[in-house]
Amino acid sequence: MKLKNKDVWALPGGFVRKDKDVDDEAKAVLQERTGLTDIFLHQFHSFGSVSRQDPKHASDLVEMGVIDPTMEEWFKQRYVSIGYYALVEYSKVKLPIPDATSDYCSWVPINDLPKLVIDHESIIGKAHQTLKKELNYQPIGFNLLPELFTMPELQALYETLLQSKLDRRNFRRKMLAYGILIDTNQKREGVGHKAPILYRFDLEKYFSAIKDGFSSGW
Amino acid sequence: MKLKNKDVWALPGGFVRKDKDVDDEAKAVLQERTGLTDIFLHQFHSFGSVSRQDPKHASDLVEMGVIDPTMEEWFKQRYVSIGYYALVEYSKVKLPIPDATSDYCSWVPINDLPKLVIDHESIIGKAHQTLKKELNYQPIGFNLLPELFTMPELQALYETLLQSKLDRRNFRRKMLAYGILIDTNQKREGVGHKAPILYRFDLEKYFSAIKDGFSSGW
DNA sequence: CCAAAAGTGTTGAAATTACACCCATGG
DNA sequence: CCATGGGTGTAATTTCAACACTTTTGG
Repeated sequence: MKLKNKDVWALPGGFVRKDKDVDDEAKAVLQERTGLTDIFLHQFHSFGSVSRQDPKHASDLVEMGVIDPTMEEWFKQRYVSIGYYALVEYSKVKLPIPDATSDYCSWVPINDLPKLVIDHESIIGKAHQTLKKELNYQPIGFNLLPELFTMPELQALYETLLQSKLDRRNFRRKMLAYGILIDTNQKREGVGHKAPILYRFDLEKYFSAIKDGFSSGW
Repeated sequence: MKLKNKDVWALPGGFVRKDKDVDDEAKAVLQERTGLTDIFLHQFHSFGSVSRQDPKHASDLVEMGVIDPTMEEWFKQRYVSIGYYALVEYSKVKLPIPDATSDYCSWVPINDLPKLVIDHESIIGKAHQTLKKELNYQPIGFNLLPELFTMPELQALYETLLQSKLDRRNFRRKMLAYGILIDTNQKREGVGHKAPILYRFDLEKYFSAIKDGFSSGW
């Protein structure tokens, strides 16, 4: 989200109320910004260095009338942020909703990040790194793809997440070996080339794979 | 740590002061309980469910004189715990030091846990699960083993952490392939069988492997 | 010489990589 | 008919799993 009156961006976030689960508060932030529920949301790390404060930001907020002046000192404290990453199908939320501190909110490509407050860039780095590792243990794609999707679409998703190209044939083999895809015997039509097969996730196997994880290593 | 006047145990922990890095506070807890510094300490998850409170515990603390009665309410709040696990060579700290709330402090085998407060058992579970996954990405053993150690000792460490038996020959091959071990051309003597080779870690490679991680998966 | 545990090597299976051809579709 | 991208197969390589015999040492 681009902060008001500043050429600096920030990750969406919020405070954890005393009587709420932290996980639920994360869900709420996601829901407020995107309107989406029931999506993949994963805690990956907490950030609690003393350098995580930007006193200037607090005074800006007062100036903008976003917070009450009596709260300025409180806002100048160091926060501990518990990082969560969500996987959201971009096209489902073209325009995420900004909060009171920001002008607007939009999707930003990970390899072309704007200037970010405090340590938010390193938070994104950690999230991305964690996600890449998790791909070795868990399937991904449900609610990032339409109900029916093609193998190349799934591959494109992986390539986006991993930021690297994968071999078509090997990707297909590996993915099918996971046993979480169902061939619907349908094809995607209207493309200017051979019609690709439409798959859907075998949700039972998909979620049991998320729960148990793919074997790997020791 | 066994809590005073109770047959219930708790993980060591503490509060994060406002002017301290969370990581440093974790280090401090470790240092206070074990006297050790410079050891592997890794944040793995934060726990923030609203059920994480035990009002009874707060009143017990008042009764025991550990905290001031005026603080009782404050202690009844829900805490968010940021979990860290450390890898400590057990023999270096035979008797960890209890804090004011506990009678004594000791090492407990993971498969024979006593009754633990609130969600501490699930915290241990999560830590163990995380550790097992990390073994696929990182070498482990430095400051868990003496400077010189044998392959079977390293294997025993892995088997302890993974809670499973590994094949001697395959373990050796895999470990040597990581390229983080140096054959010192010495043997451990005084054992009633063939003298095992003493290795030490190639620290430069060891730490670069921790930093970059072993390849795995995608 | 014997018990105990360490060192070592091989083989088959499985997974991974690299790579090339044919096929269906829309224009 | 052609451009585009999807489907498929295979061979070479690497990794992994399973497994047994020989060696060294102290007692």
